Amino acid sequence: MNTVGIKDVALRAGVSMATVSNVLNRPDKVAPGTRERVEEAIDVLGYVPNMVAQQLTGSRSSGMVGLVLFDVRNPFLSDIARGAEDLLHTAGQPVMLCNTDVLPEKEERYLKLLAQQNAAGALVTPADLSKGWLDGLRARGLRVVLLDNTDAHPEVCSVAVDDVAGADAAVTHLLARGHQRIAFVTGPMHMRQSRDRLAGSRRALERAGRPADALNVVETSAFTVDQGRRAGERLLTVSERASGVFCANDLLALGVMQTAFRAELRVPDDLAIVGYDDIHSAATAGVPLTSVHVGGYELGKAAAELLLDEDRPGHTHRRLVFPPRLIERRSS
Amino acid sequence: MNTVGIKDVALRAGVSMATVSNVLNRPDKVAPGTRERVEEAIDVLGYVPNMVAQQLTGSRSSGMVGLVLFDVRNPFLSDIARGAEDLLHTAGQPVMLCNTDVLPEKEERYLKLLAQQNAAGALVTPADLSKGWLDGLRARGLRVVLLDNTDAHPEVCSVAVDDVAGADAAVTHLLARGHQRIAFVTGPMHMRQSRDRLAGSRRALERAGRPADALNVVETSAFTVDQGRRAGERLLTVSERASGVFCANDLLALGVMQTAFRAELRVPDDLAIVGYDDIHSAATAGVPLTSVHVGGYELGKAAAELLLDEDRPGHTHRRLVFPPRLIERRSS
DNA sequence: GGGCGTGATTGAAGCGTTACAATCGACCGA
DNA sequence: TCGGTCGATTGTAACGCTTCAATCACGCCC
Repeated sequence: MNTVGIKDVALRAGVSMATVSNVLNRPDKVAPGTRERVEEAIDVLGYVPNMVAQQLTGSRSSGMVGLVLFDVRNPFLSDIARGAEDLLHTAGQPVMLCNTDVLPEKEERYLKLLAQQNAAGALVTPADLSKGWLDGLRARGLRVVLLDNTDAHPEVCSVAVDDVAGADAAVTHLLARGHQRIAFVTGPMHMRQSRDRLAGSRRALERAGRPADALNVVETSAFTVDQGRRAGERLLTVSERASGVFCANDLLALGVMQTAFRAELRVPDDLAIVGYDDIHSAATAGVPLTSVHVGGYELGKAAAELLLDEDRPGHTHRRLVFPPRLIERRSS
Repeated sequence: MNTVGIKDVALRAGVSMATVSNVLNRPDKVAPGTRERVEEAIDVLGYVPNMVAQQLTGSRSSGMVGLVLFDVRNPFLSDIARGAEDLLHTAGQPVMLCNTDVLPEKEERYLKLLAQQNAAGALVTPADLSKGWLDGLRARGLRVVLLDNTDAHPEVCSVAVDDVAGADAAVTHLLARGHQRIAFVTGPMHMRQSRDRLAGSRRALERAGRPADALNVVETSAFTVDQGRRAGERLLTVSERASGVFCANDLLALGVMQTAFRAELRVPDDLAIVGYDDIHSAATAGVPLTSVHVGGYELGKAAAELLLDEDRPGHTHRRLVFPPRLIERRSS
């Protein structure tokens, strides 16, 4: 069970510890002959450098990057996680998974843990941005990049999605399909997602020269399938029924689709439906759902890149905004 | 930027480093007065113990546990990840996320990394079990628990799902609903999942006293929605059409459902459908899909528990097999 | 008053590595 | 032959903490 250390290698190769260390870190500084001898000893003994000790000397950081997310089970977030992990893996930086459930105390606990492990940094979907923990982390030398956060923050890098553009694309698509009356089904209006996507929808209408009230806005209490079903019922009973509906997320859209099926409406002939987020279920819905794809994978990758970039000399904090892209499927 | 160390605390509290360490690790060994003084100094200076240094002394392990999965984006695996993370978090053990894409070389790289970080252990969906890396990890003191692996392995703990029982439950459910002719749509027969779920289906029929050929088996080339659609077409053209179909996974089931919709069949009245895995899309399908839920969250939690248990005195290696449970929804 | 036991406190070694300054030895030109 | 160079190699302090044996202070009992 006793681990073999640099000392054992040195002994077997008949050189000093320093030389072994040099073979490992600056091979060119070592005469070819000795290098070979040392390398053989390493092989034979199966020596593996102890990273913990390396870190202690300060020469290396653990490279660990915290991935502080609400919940990996959220498909969008697991896409982000995967993108970040892929990029960091190629850079040799391990990733620590931290689920916060949007609870500030869990978030704080994790950030503290990261500091203790002296991690290289963290990618965070912030549950609680106010508390000035940002500075705390920075003081301990941690890099921070914010994921999909609400608003720009000048002192930190962040990545986000341009929801206005995404909604614009969705509604423009419906207009191009010839729909005259369009409905917009959304979640609570106090959420940024709702507001941005409404703004995008209006922008599309304006650009097409339609009156603003051509949009029938249906607000629900949550971004769920169930609320989508109810919104669908409301839509169908209205006198001048919309022929195309844009939903502020896929779950709402799937709910609307379920009501449409029950009412024996044909999608897309009787009712065209467009969702948002392009979750996995969108492609596998009863009628595959046209949706706005937000590219979590690329987002995660970009965030990781920003994090790595913080260590480079001329770094300035940036906010990357990703334009989402419409995936056309059979529902529209 | 200079981190405050135990030395600074000692200085400020007017005691030795050893005493500070004692306050932290064995508070009862320190006189109340001094303890208070030290604690105050810790607070004032905002001292946080450096775990790296702690590990180097050998008194603590990093506690890090590797989560070596095919891909977190797979909903089943992210459920597992979340379950494992939750349990390990309460135990104070951080989790390192490792996506292997079923590539032995990535797997190997990660396991090596875990060894270098001297992690406490790893939960692994093994891409390459043959290579005897298991012993390699063990030799370095890592605990290993296998996730959802094919077969029992006497020298290691593992968790798995009882697919035979799950399929049995699904078919029994269809029989109870009065379906006489039942179809079984599955993926490639060389995969364990296909074979186990077929075996379970047959078991259910036998127990109900039906002839074995009451089951119309449709094999496809992959567990995808697209293959499901094709299987659905085949099912509908057959002369004596099945009234109930059990699909070996939800994607196949959703594909079958799509063909049913296009053929203007009513689900479940004209065709009852049951899936397997209970992925998120199941609940949000056009008609919510009855499915067999495999409880990835609990699986992950159990695996983490087994891992922690390895350190306890009388540990023996175990294989935990979870019975899945049928979730009845409107499609059957 | 001297010897002791007890609880509190401390000094210093050690964990496995890195990096810097010091040493070594061979070779060169004068 | 001797100082001077230069590349290769090495001794060792340092990283921040834990731990154990050693020390200290104090009060008690004979």
